[in-house]
Amino acid sequence: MNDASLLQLRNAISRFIKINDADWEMLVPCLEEKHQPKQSLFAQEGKTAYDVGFVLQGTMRHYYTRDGEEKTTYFYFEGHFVSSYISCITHKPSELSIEAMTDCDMLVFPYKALVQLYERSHTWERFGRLMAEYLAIGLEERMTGLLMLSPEERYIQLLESNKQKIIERIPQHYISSYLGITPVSLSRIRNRLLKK
Amino acid sequence: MNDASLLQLRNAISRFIKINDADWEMLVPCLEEKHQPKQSLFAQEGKTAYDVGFVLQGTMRHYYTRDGEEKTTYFYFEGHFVSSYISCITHKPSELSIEAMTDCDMLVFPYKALVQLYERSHTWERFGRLMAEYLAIGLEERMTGLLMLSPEERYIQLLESNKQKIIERIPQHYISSYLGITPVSLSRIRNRLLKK
DNA sequence: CGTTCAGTTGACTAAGGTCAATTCCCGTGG
DNA sequence: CCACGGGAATTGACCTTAGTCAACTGAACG
Repeated sequence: MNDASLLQLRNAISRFIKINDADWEMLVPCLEEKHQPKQSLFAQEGKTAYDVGFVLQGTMRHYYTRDGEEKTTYFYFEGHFVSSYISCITHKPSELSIEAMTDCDMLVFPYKALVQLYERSHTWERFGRLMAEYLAIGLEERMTGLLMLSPEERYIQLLESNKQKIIERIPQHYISSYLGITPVSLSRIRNRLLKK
Repeated sequence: MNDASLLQLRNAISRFIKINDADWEMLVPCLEEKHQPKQSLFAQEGKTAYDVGFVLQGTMRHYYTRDGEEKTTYFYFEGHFVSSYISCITHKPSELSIEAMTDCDMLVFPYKALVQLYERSHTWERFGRLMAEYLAIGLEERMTGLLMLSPEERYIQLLESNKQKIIERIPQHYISSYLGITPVSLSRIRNRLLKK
């Protein structure tokens, strides 16, 4: 196992909570390195998800399918955890798919292992709480944006947010989906903004 | 302190996690009964929130204000926890207000007390994790509905959901806000559906 | 009875969706 | 080095639907 990869993961965890070596060593044996080729799926609609991933390098997206159309609702970059979270928690088939948009390097561990950490260690349990809270805060922000802002305002908000990676590295037709509009509309909005 | 109220709270907690008497007794001293008169605010935009509430009886809503317009994005009924969660977690001024839509009976405890429970007890920490996960799952569902469904579809989904209390007890102009549309549009949608 | 406020309805506007044609960009192979 | 192919993005024409503004109805309450 690559030391730099482990360090990268440990750093990401540290952003939520300080963990000591003993706690860290509980996780390490569960980790596996995995290469996720471009366009391959980390999770698939209809299949129950069992794994949690950590992106070392690359870009991923998650999307729902409806009437044969893919709606991309989230992006993941290096340093992010990725998983069909709800499927793992509920043990039900995933309603979303997660795809590698580029070749990705990941660390992967079973969700089950995480649950065991929760049981064995108060620290890990706390990590789980903080992760879920972080997720909830992000979702709340996203949702209020959808309820209160127009598509144009949402795009401007995205431009001015700290999510620069999305603007820089994600093709426009995925961004439009993320904003809840069509690629055509996003193109027009950009055009409108240029003229201002 | 009313025994029935305490039981109601303990039951609500039990839906997330079994807690023993010792854990329960850690919380009880922190609780206060509170009457929240109709139209009074439990949390106010611009003010940092410190308390978590539990609705024993009544209906509450939380809303954001924008251009002088109130946008209601959530409702709370008896048996629900209510709080300007994000404000408590981040210690920043609340961006939303929480109002009693009817006279409400509540149990209230300081968020700080909850944090102390988290520190002192693995079980309470787990409760916190499960709460946050529950919250995240709800928000994710809500968000994908906003991204993928039309207003009309969202209204139908609400009708067919297990959120009957919203349909039965919430005035229509708040429901429209919850769905992300104007009261006028909701009225038209209802009219359209009648004719089908 | 008036007053008030929620809900409905009508006329009109604005903005995003749809469909199709065109342009742009980039990688590939001759 | 250039020609070609394919997908992304833009643009135009037209449609659909929600927003806006205002008038009206109806129920609740004093």
